[in-house]
This record gives sequence, structure tokens and C-alpha cells, in this order.
Amino acid sequence: MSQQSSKAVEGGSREGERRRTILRAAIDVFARKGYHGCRIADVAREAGVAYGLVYHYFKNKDELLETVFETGWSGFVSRIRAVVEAEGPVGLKVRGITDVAFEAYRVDPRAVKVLIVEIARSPGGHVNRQNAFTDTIRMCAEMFVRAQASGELRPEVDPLLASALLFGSIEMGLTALVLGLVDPSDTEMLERARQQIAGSFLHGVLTQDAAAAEESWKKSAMRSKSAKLL
Amino acid sequence: MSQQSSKAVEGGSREGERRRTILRAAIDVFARKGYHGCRIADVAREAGVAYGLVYHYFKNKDELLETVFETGWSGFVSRIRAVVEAEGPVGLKVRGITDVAFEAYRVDPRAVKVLIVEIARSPGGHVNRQNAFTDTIRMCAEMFVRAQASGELRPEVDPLLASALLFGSIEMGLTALVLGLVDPSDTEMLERARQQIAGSFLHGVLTQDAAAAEESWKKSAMRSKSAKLL
Amino acid sequence: MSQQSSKAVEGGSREGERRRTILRAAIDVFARKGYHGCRIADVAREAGVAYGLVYHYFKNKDELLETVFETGWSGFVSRIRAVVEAEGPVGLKVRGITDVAFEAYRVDPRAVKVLIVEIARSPGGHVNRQNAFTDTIRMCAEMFVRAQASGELRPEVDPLLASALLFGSIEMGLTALVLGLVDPSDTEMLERARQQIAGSFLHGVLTQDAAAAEESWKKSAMRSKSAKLL
Amino acid sequence: MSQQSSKAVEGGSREGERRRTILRAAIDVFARKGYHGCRIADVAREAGVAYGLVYHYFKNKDELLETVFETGWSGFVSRIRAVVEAEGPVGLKVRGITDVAFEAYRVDPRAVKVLIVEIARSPGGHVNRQNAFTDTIRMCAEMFVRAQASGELRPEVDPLLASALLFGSIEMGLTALVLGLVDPSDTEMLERARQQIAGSFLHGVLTQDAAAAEESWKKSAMRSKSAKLL
DNA sequence: CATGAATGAGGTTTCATTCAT
DNA sequence: GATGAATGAAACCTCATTCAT
Repeated sequence: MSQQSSKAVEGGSREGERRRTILRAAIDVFARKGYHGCRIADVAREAGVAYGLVYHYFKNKDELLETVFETGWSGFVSRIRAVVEAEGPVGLKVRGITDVAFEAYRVDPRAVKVLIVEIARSPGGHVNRQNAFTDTIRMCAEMFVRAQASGELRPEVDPLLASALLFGSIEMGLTALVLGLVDPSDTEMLERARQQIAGSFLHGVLTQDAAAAEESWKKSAMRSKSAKLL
Repeated sequence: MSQQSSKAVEGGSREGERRRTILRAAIDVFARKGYHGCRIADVAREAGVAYGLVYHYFKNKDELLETVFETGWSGFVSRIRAVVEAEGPVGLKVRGITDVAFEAYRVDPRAVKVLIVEIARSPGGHVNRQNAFTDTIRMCAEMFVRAQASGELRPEVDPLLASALLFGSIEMGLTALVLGLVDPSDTEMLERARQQIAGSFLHGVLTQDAAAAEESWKKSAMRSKSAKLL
Repeated sequence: MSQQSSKAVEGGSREGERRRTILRAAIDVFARKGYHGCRIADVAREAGVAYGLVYHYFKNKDELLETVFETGWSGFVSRIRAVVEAEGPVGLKVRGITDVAFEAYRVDPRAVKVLIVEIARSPGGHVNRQNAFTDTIRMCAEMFVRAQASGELRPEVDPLLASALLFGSIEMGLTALVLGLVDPSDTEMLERARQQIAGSFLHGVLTQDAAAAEESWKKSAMRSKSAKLL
Repeated sequence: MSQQSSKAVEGGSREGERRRTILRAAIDVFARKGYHGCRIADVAREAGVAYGLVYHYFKNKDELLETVFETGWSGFVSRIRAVVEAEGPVGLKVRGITDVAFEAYRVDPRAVKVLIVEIARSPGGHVNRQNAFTDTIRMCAEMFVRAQASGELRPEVDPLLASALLFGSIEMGLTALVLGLVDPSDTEMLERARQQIAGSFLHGVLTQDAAAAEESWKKSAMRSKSAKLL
């Protein structure tokens, strides 16, 4: 009782620890072997716990995977939301969204791999996953609607589709890393990819005025960039 | 379509028919249930053949799925290659690539879904699928290298990444359809999506000159569009 | 196809054979180990078939047990029904019902044990079993209603309860055998038990007239009994 | 009833309370789900105690169930014994036995259900349960032996079998209630059932003289019945 | 070619029991 | 005494694959 309310604020409670250990192990095995190869036995061994304990914390395999997804996704979504709801030009927000994705990749590439390769494209049945994904796209679509109203987005652009395309670009950019098309250890390439994804996208959808504002922003950013990242 | 009715299109013996029936059934089940739910028994039932017959034509489940993938992909790739190797401005080629993808979707949405959703998934390495995918991206990347040499593509754009982003945009555009974000029966929306994907992408990466050439092309295309499509 | 319609009349069809083998094995294991100890693996070994084949013929363990019950019970019920629907005094019918139960015991004591000990008294959830049991009791209750109308059954006797008591007596009589209270190999005792169950019951519920008719029947029966049984 | 509210009825320390709470919960779960569905976790939840506490009071599941059985059964048996060992005609005793069974049902139908439904069931040999049951039958059989010696019971009746049949009738009468064949809330029906079970049985096995004595008893009983019961 | 019964390894899931706190 | 997390053996069930007809 007291364990849940008092200690579970951020990292406490022995129960929470174990649970998280298993979750983390699941992400690992998942990223390594994919949905197929991911046997509960592997997860348990990886987490260093007994077989049955997985079932103490998760109803069954599916719920475990679902939780892996939601855990990973919810953090991502909340960061995206923060960016979307902040003040500022849409160009800055789009760059912010790209940054969130790439930062997540930098922190835990395996988790991102699971999100991208194993779940985001996953089979129909799992309603939650699709909803989480489509909800995020819709959230950004509304951002684009407002950007269109303020004259930043070109009028002939469909906001929903634009949102889908932005995430498509980000996702495939990261997929290129995950699949080894691009060397993931090449940090300079990583940086260029991030720039290009946001840059090309914005070039493609912004109005002349917004693009010009973007341009001036980019130049000032270049000077302070290297300091920020490391 | 023509495959089913005529018997001699491509080695159309009776054997070939059966084989193709099974393959088509596999695509269906695959599209409906994903790699997971796809049991040999389902494929056999869907095809209306006996359980064991699947094993007469395919060594095992993996070979069947591999064949499903290659069959679907090879046609797609060869059409892409034709577009890439033709003469003409890169803008036209990018539109051509988008057209190929959308046309494939129009002909058989389920097959496209399989290609989209199951890429890079399932049994460990399955090199073929990834290779087929990455090879195609590399092919288009070379196209962009040439376009950069001829001054069509902006110099600061990375060709490989550009290629990835193009396919990312196309894929997510189609995924939006597959996921029901966009109504797939709305043909006007389909048309607009196709235009926007290619258009935004090109806006984002082309030089001023190439973009201008694009612009003039687009205007002439608008007049003849409806005739082409049906 | 032809296997089912042409050969399945009584004992034919290879499929039916296997199925029956498994069913019979299930009855054996069931009678020997009870519901608890009855593992699918045991049934398969007893039947001399592979593990998975049990699941080829039966959806799961429960369906197997359900089938064991229905198979055993349906034969029993149809014989009871034949007795109930025949012409004649109610006394004869009651004796007929007792005979059916004891004959079933003589033919396959294990099957009767399963019916009595494992299933007839079984846990709530299984609707079919209870229904089958209560339906049979109701069938005989109607027989008693008619017997009451014709003046054979005493008017103050409740027919439904009488039916329950008849089966209670029969069941406990057989249970006494099953539990070893009475030596099951003592055929004379068996014969006496049968007589007493029907006799005491009838004494208890028949009117004076019907009881007198019974008495005269019993005497004539005694002379021809020993010849019949062996 | 009184067990729960007062703390010193029968070794009523705090420990005893807990133990009894668990036992009572076990009866409940047992009656509701049968031996199968009865998991220790269910018992603990029903009793409102922690998982492990069940193991503090009972060595293992089997001992718990055994205790449930014995607790319920021992009270029943001692009451039966009191009836059997009392002075008086056998007819009165048979009615007394029936009364004990029905009274037990009135006080706690669920406990009776467990006793009825689970007798002779589950884990292989569990000698105790069978013994408790067969011992009781043998005890009454001896009562019938004496009744036969005193000319109350007809000479051709087998005492052991008669005893089995009596309990068979009682059990199935109660089973009819448990299974819902008879409405358990219909107290008049309950009363009639009790009368009929004992009455029919006695009619079936008593000699003329004993039956006549019975008859006169019954008439006098009818007058004072309602007062006795409540 | 065609069939579908038969096989059994491999995975998931349950749950009685233990034990550290 | 009391708790419930932790353990793991043992059962169930699935399904790719084989094979006799």
C-alpha cells in the first residue's frame, strides 16, 4: 500500500524495480529477436528472474508486449505533445519533433527499434498500438491546421497527410539507421540526417514567408549547435 | 487479374495455376492476420486446397512467405527500375515512382499492405526482404546522385537519405490509407495524396531551376490527368 | 467423404476407430485416476497415439471429458427411455430401469464408475452434464405421474421426488459396488442388490393393488431368472 | 453462526478465529467452484487474508480440503451416531437420520453441497473421505441388523444394502435441491421431501408390525410438528 | 498430384509452495 | 503472526512438417 503511494513517484518500490527490470529485458530480447523469437523464457533469463515472475507482473505475453509498447510510446508522445503545445513558429516545432525522435534513438536505439520495426507496423488486431500511432499523427495534424490558418503552411497542403508524411520521413530516416543503410555510429551523419529530414519537409510545405523565417533561424542555430549536443 | 483468367500468361500450366492460387491465398491471409496469425492451415483453407498440398509446392512456411514477398516485391522493383532508368528530369521520375506505388495499391491493396507492414519483420535475419528493400533505396539513391551532378538536386542534400525519405513518405502515405486515417475509397483524396507526396518531396529537395521546370510540367499535366487515370 | 456416410453406420471408418480408441482410453484413465490425474499425455499413451492426435479429434481436455460423458450417458438414457415408453405396469418399468443400470455396470464397470463418481456429481459449470441428469429424472417423473393417474402409485407420493429417490437408490447401490462396500465379483450379491433396490422402492411407493400385482410377478420371475442370467 | 460472533465457543483464541475464517472460506469456494476451481488464492481472497497465511494454518492444499471435509462430516456423523445409539424403534431412528441431514442442509446448504458433491472424488485414494462415508453406512447397517433381529426389518432385506439405499435416497433428495430440481426456498416442499424419503424407505423395508407402529407414530407427530421445527 | 490424419517439439500458462521481510 | 513476491515443475495447447494412401 504505502509502497505504491509513497515510493512509486519516480524510481522507488521494490515491486516497481522488478517490473521495470522485466520490461527492460523484454525490450532487449524483443529488439534482438523480434516478436517471434521473443519467448517468455528468454525474457525471464535476461531479467534474471524466475519463469513465473513474468506472469506475476503481466497477465500474458501479449500484455507484456503491449506494455513495452505503451511505456516506450507514452514517453515519446508526451515529449512530442510538449513540443506541439509550446509557443513558436511551426518550423521550430517540426524541428523539435524530429529532435525528440532522434534523441530517443540516441538514448536507447533498441527501444526505438522495437517501436519502429516491431510494433508501429504491427498486425491489425492490436487496437491500442494503432490508436496510439494515429492519435499522435492527428495531434500534429491539428498543429498543421493552425499553421495553415496563420499562413505558415501552404494552403494547398493537406494537414493530415502532411503530418503522416512528416512521421513517415522520420520513421524511414531512423529505419535507415536501424537497417544499417546508414552507419549509426557516424554522429555527423546522424546530425545531417536530422537536419535534412526537418529541412526538406519544411521546404516542401512551408510558404515563402515562413521558409524565409526558417532560413534565418537555421543560420543562428548553426553557430550554437555543437555546444548544445555535447 | 489477367493471371487468373488466362492460362498461358506466364508458364500457365495447371500446376502453375494451383501454385498461384496458394500464393494468392497466402497474400490474403498474410494481409489479414499478419505474419503471426498466418498458419499453413489458413492458407490451405483460403486456397481451397488440402493441407499437404501447400508443402507440395513450397518447401516450408518460410519459403512460402519468402515467395509471397519476392513475388509482390519483384514486380514493384522492376517497375521502379523502369522509371529510374528512363530518360527525363528527376522530378518526373519521382512522380513516376509515386505513381507505381499508388497504382500497386489500387490493383491490390492487400498485397501492398503485406509489403508495407511486414518489411523487416519476422524470422531473425531474413536477408532477402531487407536486401530487396535496401537495394531499391540504393537504386533510387544513385538516381539522386546523378540528379545532383546535373544540378537538379540541391547540393547539400544527401542522396541516400533523400531516397529513404522519399520511400518513407510514400510508405506512410499508404499506411495512412491502410490504417484508415484516410478513407481509401475517396479517389479524389487518393489523387491529392499522390500529388502532395511527390510535390512536397520535390519542393523540399530540388534546386530552384528544377523546381521551376517542375512547376511548368505540373500545369500541363493537370489538363490531361483525368484521361490518363481511367 | 465416402468414409463418413458409407462406413460409419456402426463401427467402420478409420477415423471413427481412432476417435473411439481415444475415447475409450480416456474412460480408462478417467476411471483409474479421476478427473485430476487424467492428463492428456496419459490418454494419448493409453490409446497408443501421439500427443497431438487427441487435439485433432477433440478441441481441448474439457471437450474430451464432455464427450466421454455424453457418449456413456446417451446410451444409458436411450435404454432407459425405451423402458419408460414401453407398455406395461410401472413396477415392471422400475425393474427395467434398475436392470439397465446394473447391466451397464456388468458390461463396463469403469465407464459406470466415471459416470457415477466423476461426472454425475460434478462441479457446477458443466451445464450439459446436469441437464442430461435432470432430464432423465424428469422423464421418469412423468412416468410416475401417469402411474399415479392409473392408480398404481400412491397419491401422496410426489412423482418428481420419487424419481429422484429411485435414481438415488440405484446410484448409491452401484456406488457401494464401486467403493468396495460390496464385493463386485459376488454375482449373487449383485443379483440380490438389484432385486432389493427395485423391490424396496416399489414397496415404498406403490398402492396395495399394484404391490399385489408386483408380488405375483416376482414369484413367476424367480423361476426363470437363473436361466436368463447365465 | 455463534462461532463467528463469540470468541470462546471452542478454543476461540484469535488464532482459532483466523483458522476458522479460512476454513469457512474454503467451504464457500469449494461449494462454488468444486475441487477443480478451488485455488489457494481464491480461498485467501475470500477469507480476506494474505496468500501465505493459508499455509501457516494448513500444511498444504490437500490438508485444507481434508479438514474442510472432516469438519463438515464429523459433526454430521456424531449427530447420526447419537440418533442410532438412542433407544427406540428403527422407524424413529430412520426419521432421525433424515432429520439430521435436512437440518444440516437448512443450516448451511453450501457445506452440504460440498459433502454431497465431492464425496469420493478427487486425488486418487484419499482414504479418509471414503472411510468416513463407508463407516457411517456400516454404522447404520448394524442398526439394521439389530432391527432385523428384533423383527422390525423384513428378513429378506440385506442390512448393508438397506443402509446404502437410505443414504442414497437422502443424498439424491438433497441433490435434487442442490441441482435446482426442487425449489430450495419452498419450505413446505422441503418438509414433504423429508417425510417422503423416510416414509417410502420405511414402507419398503419394514415388517407389517413395525409399519403399523410407524403409522400410529406419524399421526401423533403431525399434530406437534410445526412447534418442533421452529 | 492430392489428401488430411498423424506426429511431437516447443511454447505458453497455471498454481502449489517457499521464504525473506 | 502476517504478507505477498518469488519459484519452477508440470500441465495444456499449437502448429509446422511428414507420410501413407
